[in-house]
Amino acid sequence: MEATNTCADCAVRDSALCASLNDGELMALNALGRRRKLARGEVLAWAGDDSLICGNLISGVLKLTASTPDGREQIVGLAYPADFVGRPYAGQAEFTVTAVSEAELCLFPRAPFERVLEDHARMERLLLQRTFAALDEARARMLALARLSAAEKVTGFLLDMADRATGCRAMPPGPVTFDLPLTRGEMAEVLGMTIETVSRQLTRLKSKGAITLAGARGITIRDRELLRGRD
Amino acid sequence: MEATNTCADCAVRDSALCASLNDGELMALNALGRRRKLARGEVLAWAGDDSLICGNLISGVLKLTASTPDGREQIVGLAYPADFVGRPYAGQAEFTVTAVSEAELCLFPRAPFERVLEDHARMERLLLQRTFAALDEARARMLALARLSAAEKVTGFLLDMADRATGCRAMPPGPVTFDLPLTRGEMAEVLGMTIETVSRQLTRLKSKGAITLAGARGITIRDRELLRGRD
DNA sequence: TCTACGCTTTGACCGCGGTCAAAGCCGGCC
DNA sequence: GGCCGGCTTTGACCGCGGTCAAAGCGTAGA
Repeated sequence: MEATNTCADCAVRDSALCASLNDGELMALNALGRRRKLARGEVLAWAGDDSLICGNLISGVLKLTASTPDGREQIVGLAYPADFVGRPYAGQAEFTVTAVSEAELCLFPRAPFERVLEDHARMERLLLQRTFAALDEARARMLALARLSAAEKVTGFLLDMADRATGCRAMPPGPVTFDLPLTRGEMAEVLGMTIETVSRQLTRLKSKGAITLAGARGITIRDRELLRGRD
Repeated sequence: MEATNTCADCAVRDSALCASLNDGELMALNALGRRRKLARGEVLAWAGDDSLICGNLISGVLKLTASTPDGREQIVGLAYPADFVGRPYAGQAEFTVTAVSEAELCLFPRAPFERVLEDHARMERLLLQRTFAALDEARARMLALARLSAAEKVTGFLLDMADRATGCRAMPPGPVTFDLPLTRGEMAEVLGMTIETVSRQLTRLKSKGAITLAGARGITIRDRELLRGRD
């Protein structure tokens, strides 16, 4: 049990920010961090609360949500294993972080983590690069949210999920089967639409023969060209 | 003329990234940089081109636009004086950068600038903080694009612009008059709507008495409460 | 001062996607 | 195995905001 709490056997040791540290440095960071498990739906941090923690996601999927005062919500980011979570250098968190599946994290108190950052230029540079990448992604999704039709949003989302499910490689030409990590409602929250429209679009793609659905989560991309087809 | 090309009298010397450098370091950076003036509508960098330059905006306003293959466009970011522009650590630029007004920049070739960043931890940290702030802003705008009504988008935008025009301070309670830096078309590109809808919303706010319009650019926020009013 | 061009406003119309409602499906738990 | 609750699907309807079209303005340049 204790053994699973060290960096040595950490599943994301070589892909998270920590990859920039040698074993000695990792020891020091390890002393600072603690593991935390989140159940599905559990909230890690609320928007508006003090930004007290940050860390690396080890397993599971998290969502970052923004909301209006009257309760409308939008998922503004998803975090996957090895992703960095949190907001260094901020007083308050701007977004709520919630577990979309059971998840495990390696968390650090924000202030000492910032100090580690100062002492480890390579780690800070890696974080800068990741933050730039996240910014590019957020901006690309601004285009999608504002200008794509419901059909385009859903097909784009499915293609993205398939990319991730197949290890982010160029997808093989054949059919791809995987489980969606999100419910219909969460897909709607990501895409800026309603549950009903997401469902209708999926039904349309299914009857077109581009995909097949298996239960609430399972999906097979049958024909990528058909999926992309503008009709 | 030459004199205006040095950092000593730079208008954003103390508010841009350079504020983290002492005079000596600034000299070195100065040797790397060159000034460039952009006319209204001129493009600094095209999406898809190699990411070759970055720099600081000295005066004017720039827009960052994303577009779909079939030509739909969305402004995903605006840059104001002292803002950093460009994308270090990226091979290709993801977005097109265009001058919205006449603008002046201090530009650096990307590769040597990255090396300066490596040698100046404080500047790198400042850039990290700015990038986090930009990410927060982009995500907040994702909520707005996806979930706000046309009326809410326009009033929010006007309030943002008024904040900026009055020096980002808490606005005085009285009326505020200023010039919008964007055309109706650009406002529509920012808000993810059409020119016509932007115009109709402004007309509605005018007839409600919340604002007055003077020419294409001039605007007065008369009654902030009325402006915010949900009706 | 007049002209011309580009931006803005206004109007009429329509379709996409949201809303409201109800039925269906599936998985978990007793 | 059966029941229950939550997620999903489907249907009917409607309104917001987009589209297409034309008229108004304002500014710049001759």
